[in-house]
Amino acid sequence: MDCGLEDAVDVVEGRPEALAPALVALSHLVLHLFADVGRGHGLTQQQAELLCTVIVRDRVRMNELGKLLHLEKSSLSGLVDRAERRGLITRTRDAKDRRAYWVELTDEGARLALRTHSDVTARLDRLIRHVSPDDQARLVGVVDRIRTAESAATE
Amino acid sequence: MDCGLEDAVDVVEGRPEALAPALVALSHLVLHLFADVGRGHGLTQQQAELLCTVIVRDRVRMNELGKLLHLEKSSLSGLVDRAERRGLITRTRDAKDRRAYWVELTDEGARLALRTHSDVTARLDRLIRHVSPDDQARLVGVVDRIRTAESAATE
DNA sequence: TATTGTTATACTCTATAACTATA
DNA sequence: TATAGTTATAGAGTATAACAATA
Repeated sequence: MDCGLEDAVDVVEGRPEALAPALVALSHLVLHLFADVGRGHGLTQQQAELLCTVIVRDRVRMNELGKLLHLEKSSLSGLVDRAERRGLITRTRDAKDRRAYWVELTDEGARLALRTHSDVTARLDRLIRHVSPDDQARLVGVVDRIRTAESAATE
Repeated sequence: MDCGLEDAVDVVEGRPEALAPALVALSHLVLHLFADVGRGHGLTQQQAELLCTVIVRDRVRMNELGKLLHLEKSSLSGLVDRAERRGLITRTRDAKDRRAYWVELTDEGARLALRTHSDVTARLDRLIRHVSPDDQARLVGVVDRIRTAESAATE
C-alpha cells in the first residue's frame, strides 16, 4: 500500500504536506485494490486491465492497445495470447490494412470485464464515501488537469 | 495510461464526473511514471518500490515488507533474493527473534533509491505544477481520508 | 501449535532482438 | 523503407504448497 516515498520526501526535503508523495501512496492503494478484485475473479491485474480497456472501446487494434497499457508489442502479444487461449478475447484481421488486428471480447470476456469493473467501482466508492461532493468534483477537475499535463509531456 | 474504467463508468452508469474512474486513471499514470523512472536506473518497478520502502525505514522485517508491498512471503523472498544478489540490499538475522530477518540497503542500494526517488518527485512535480496551492492542499487532505478509510477496511 | 521465512514448482509478465507480412 | 505484429529467448515477478527453524 505504502511505497515509502511520501516519508522519503519528509526525510529528504521536509515537506510533510507535499502532494506528490500522497499521489504515489494513493496510486498504490488503488492498483492493489484493482489486483485484489481481479484475483477474486481469477484474473491477474494485467488481464483485468486488458479486459477493461477493450470493453469500453468495443474493439481495439493491438497497436493502440500497447500504447494504452504501456507495453512493448511483444509483451502485448503474450498477454493477448493467454487471454485468447482462455476464451476471453478474439483477434480479427483488418480487411483494409491486413497487417493490423482488432482485439474484441468474447461474451465470457465481456461478462468478466463488467463484473470486475463493478467490483472495483464498489470498493472505490466505499473508500470515497466520506469525501464531500464538493471535494469530489474539485478532485476530478484536478485529475483531469494532471492527465492533460501528462499527455502534453508524452507527446 | 488509461485503463478504460473511467469510460466504462460513463457507458454503464452515465456518470461522467465520477471520482472513482478518475482515481483509477490517475493511478495508472503515476505508477507508469514510476516504472519509467525505475527503468531509467536499470530497475524494475517492483525493485524500485522495494528500495524506496526500505530506505525510509532504515531497516524492515521481511514480514512487514510483505504487507507494505502487498506480496506473499514467497514472492517477497524472490524479490529480495534478486536485489541481494545484485548488491542492493542485505539480510540480517534478528538476534532476539531468530526466525526474523531485517532487510537493509547497501550503500549502492541507498544511492540508487535516492536517485530514483528524486526523479519520481521531479516528474510528479512537473505534472502538478499547474494545480493551485489551495487545490493541492485540499487534495492531500482527501488522499489522507481515503487512506484512513482503506486502513479501516483492511483491518 | 503458531510464526517467520525459504524452497520447489508452475505459471504469468516483460523486454530485446530477429523475423514475417503487408503497406 | 516503414509499419503491424509474431516468435524466440531470457529473465523477473507471482502464488500455492510443502518445508525448516524458532517461538
